Amino acid sequence: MKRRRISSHDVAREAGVSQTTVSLVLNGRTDVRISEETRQRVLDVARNLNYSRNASARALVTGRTHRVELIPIHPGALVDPDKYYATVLAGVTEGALQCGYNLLIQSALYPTWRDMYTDVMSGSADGVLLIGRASNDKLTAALREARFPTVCISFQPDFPDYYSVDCDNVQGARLAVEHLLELGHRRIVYIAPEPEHSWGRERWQGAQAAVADAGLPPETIQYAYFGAGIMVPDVRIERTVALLRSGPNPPTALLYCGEADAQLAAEALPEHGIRVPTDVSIVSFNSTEMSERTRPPLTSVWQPLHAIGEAAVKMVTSLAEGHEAPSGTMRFPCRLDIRESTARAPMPA
Amino acid sequence: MKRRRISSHDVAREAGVSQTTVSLVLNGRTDVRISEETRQRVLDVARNLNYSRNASARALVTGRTHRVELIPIHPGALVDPDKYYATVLAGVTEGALQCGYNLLIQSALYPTWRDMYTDVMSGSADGVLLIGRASNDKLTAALREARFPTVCISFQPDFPDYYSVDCDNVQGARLAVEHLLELGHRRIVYIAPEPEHSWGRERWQGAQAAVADAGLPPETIQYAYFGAGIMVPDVRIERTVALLRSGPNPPTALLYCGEADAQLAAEALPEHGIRVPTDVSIVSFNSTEMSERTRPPLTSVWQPLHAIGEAAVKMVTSLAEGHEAPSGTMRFPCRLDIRESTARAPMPA
DNA sequence: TTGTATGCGTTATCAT
DNA sequence: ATGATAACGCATACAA
Repeated sequence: MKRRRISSHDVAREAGVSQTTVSLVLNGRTDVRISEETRQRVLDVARNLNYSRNASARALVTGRTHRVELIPIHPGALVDPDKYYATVLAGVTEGALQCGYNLLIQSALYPTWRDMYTDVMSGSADGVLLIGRASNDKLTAALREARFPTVCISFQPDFPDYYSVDCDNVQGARLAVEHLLELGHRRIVYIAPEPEHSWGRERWQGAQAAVADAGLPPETIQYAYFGAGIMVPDVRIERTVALLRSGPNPPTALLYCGEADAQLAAEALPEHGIRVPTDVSIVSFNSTEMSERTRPPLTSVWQPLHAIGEAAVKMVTSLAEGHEAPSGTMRFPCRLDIRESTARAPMPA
Repeated sequence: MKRRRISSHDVAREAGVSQTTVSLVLNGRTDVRISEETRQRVLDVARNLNYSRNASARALVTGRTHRVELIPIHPGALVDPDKYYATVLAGVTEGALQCGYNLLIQSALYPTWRDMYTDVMSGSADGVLLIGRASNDKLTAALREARFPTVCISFQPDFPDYYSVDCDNVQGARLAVEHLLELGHRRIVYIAPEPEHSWGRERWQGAQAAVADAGLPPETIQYAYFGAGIMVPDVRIERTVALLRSGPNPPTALLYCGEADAQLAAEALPEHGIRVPTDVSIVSFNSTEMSERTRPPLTSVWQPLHAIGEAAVKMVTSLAEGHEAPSGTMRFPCRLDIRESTARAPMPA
């Protein structure tokens, strides 16, 4: 009663040809000549029998699955209410469609990077897309070592020129700082993320460059790190308040690398008597709906996440197919969305 | 220079055991006793060699991939700005994680349902999740015929009791109509989707039931179908306006099965001199952000899409593992989100 | 407790 | 133009 699946042998027998011929016909191989008559017969029989080539067997022998694996930073990240990853996913989906690949979403929670590595190397997919990991990520390093087709999205691992697609963080931060400088701000604070994020370092670099290019002293922008992201919101706000009240000449503008913290600040600072943007201007990164819906709506550095996702799949499938990618790293220009969280710097007291 | 992948034979040789033993150890089989010493040795060698079992080979021989395939109604639906499918995807992701399955997203555009069918049957996944298809869908029928583990999300195919997870459409529509009746509406129009949608029929049934249960005449609610969804918005609005001006006693409430059309109506009717909700009340289905952000915000029937997605994966993996699912169809109760698009019925002229 | 042999369903090589 | 045969890498029945 066990329904064995139809195999190419069944088709071959029914069509009165060898199994090889069936394979040849179904692969539409033009280098081997098959008589039109046999070809049609095989095709007909295959259709009548509802025959479908076994994907695992094909993958085993060809070494290709026509799948790209996507590894989110944590299971579920792709469907977070935060549209960041979802937008990247949209681009990846679009690109996968164009390249003729399917998407395998890794929805597992492995105890160690090694387990994840083993899973990736098992060959369920021809290439892998890593998203938003630390630049010293072990998994990335191992995959590189193994020369497994890999493309990093939204981060640049510590290997110069290793395959990565991201926005142009330097230019993005530049845009933000230039905007603030134009508004007259001369005491800007860059709120840094965890130091292992490549984009955090790149943005800091861009921010400094903008100041330098404007011929202003380096102290115009200062670096602040409030510790790991898990810290409770209240504490973060307290520190921000302290920062904005420090010294004789306190900062007048805050540049955030994300939206959550920026939103938190924009909405909580007024409760501490600090008005946005009257007393302090705030700029965030990403410019998703979140910035748009903050009160007040945040001026934010937008990045083309869709295009980034699309480019990443194309790069990884190209790698998987053996065409060495022309260039290892791709950077997409950002755009500054000016909203209501930035205004002219207040007069010094 | 061709880097052949490490195989279990390599591990076996290095560890001085047979390939069988390697397989036994790595599968952690407890029914076969392996000396603790060999076990450790095999494990160590495997780790040193960075060995990883080939997924395709395993799938070929075991017949299981531990993957669930997701087939959206069109490529990209899962990442539409409309959060409907995205929310289902969130639930599916969550469920897949819990079941230990990965998600294979079918991002292809096949010319015919047959091609899609062939692809599904190729065994890239152990089961398939179909979303939002027509109730007479050919693909669904073929999959059922082939007894391929399949679960339908957000639709019920024309086979009674075939595996399907959806909200309780009858109850949902009931909720909406009861609300309108309480507000004094006695001329309600149900705007129907294409007739091949099971949920359209179920909601119509629920709407009628609510009227009947209230002891009101059947004419209290009337059925309207404006034709295929591709019709240009302007025409749809025109017809709606005509409807709302028809006869001596025109309708005072509109019940939509989706959000796009409801939003369109809510925002366009005022331009035609019909105020919402003063002149006409509008209720939509789904209650995603879209309803929330419409001007005025729409009263809407919410459905637990996350739970639906989660339940669907669990059902399909259960089927794939041979446990006949306890019950073929699951319905989740809806909730009515009352917002500003509904108000007391206007006094008859 | 461990090893030998076989088959899963394909594609690819080499005959014919 | 087509067919036999050998991999691919693994799991498993059976043998030892």
